[in-house]
Amino acid sequence: MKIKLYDHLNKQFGYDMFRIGQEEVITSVLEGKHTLAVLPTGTGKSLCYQLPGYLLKGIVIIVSPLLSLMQDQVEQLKINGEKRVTALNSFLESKERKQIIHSLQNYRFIYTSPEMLTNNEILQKLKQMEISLFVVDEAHCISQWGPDFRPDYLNLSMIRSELKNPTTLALTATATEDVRADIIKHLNLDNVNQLIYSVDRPNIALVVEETTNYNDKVNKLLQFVKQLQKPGIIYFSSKRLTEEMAALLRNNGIAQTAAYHGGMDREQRILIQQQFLHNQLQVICATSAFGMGVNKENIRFVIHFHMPYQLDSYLQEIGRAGRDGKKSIAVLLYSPGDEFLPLQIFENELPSDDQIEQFFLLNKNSNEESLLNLTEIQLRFLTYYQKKYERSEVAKRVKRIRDFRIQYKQKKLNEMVKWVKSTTCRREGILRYFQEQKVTNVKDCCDVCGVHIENYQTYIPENVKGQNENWQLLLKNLLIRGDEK
DNA sequence: CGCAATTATGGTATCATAATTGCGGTGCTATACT
Repeated sequence: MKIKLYDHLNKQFGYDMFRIGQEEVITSVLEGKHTLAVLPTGTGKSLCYQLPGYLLKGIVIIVSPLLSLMQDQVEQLKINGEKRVTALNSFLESKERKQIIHSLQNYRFIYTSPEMLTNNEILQKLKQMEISLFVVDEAHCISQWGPDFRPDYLNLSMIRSELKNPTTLALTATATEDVRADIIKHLNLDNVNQLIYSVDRPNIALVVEETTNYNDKVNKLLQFVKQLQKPGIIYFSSKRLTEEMAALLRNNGIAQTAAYHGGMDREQRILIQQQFLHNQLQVICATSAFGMGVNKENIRFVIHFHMPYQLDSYLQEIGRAGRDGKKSIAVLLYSPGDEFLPLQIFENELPSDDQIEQFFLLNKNSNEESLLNLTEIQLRFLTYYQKKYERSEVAKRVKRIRDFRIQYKQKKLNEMVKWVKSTTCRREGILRYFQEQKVTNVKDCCDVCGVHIENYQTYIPENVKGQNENWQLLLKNLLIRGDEK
């Protein structure tokens, strides 16, 4: 068996050796065990189902959160000479789609979304196929997005049982015990083989930098970006700020800078990501929309202008640095009150008591929904639970689910803030959160243990101080220009 | 929450200030219609 594995590794993928965890995951899957694998970023998770795909009889279904990820993976497999691969999603024209659905048995790998699988026509068709492996890529999305943002993620257990409980592999780079329990629950798996590897990335120094106010933060950001080795990513919680700050950086001599967020055209987003991957851009100012599936080895820094609402996301985002194993740095800029932005966002995203009550009083066939001024997310949240609980007291139950969800996010945010404000080793703090112990003694560990910042800087020939003085002027000009619009 | 933008107010000009409102993140799919 072992020899066969290495044979295939070499023949299909051209590698001589497995990376950490890969062999264990593949063996587990081939033995028909449901497997939950937490493998650190950059260890080649896709191989964990692609190789078994060649050894098993039947179709491999891969549930992926993003269309762009599916397209990338399909392309990658095609480059490797695999023709029996497709992405079943809304990119397909209806003709194409019909054709593919009609000939599903001809494929070995089918990438798709939870939303597509919820479509009854597609599910019925898949039921007739022999499915050798059901893969959920980026499985933390079940827990992170399922309960509100993308409820179809919660349908996966129903889908799995419709497909007669195929061997399932859930893959992610970060998952605490709670999140793992959530994944297992929503996939309805029993006897799960959990293969958990350390989430620690010793080559990434962890720095939290306190700032006194907004201007001070902008100032510090500018200093860091000027001095740190590039390429790098800066995360913001606002689309508007990604664009404003990208302009500010460009005006300050960091020419190869661009913004990236979910409000941009799809084409524009792809262009920017490609330019970054090919070193035509040095700095990306982004919202959390940027990152999943960005396989760039040499990212040297990740700065957070705003912190995310949970350490899970923080680790995902900083984990994009230093995949080549070389020294990299994560800097989180904090100013007092920063935690109120995420708090506000998730306290308002779900429907209010009034909205819930009124929604369930509506006549389902009328179009009165529009009168409630619901956002798309609120409407989907309500519709999902309307279908799920078709009986009395729905409103009460939905309110309880909403409250529970808000409380959960508040708890997550509190843990994040506690970490930011703590005065003990940052690495230890993160690892404790992931139920791990710090084992290695890391040089340049964190701001608490001490970091030699010069290890992460580029040599700057000009007088930096002189340049720093006119940023305020530039910012002022920028803001004035903004006012005139 | 905290800040910016918009609207309301007062008293009766064409404005200064107060009060209110809005904004702030992640993506799938389906369908109608220029």
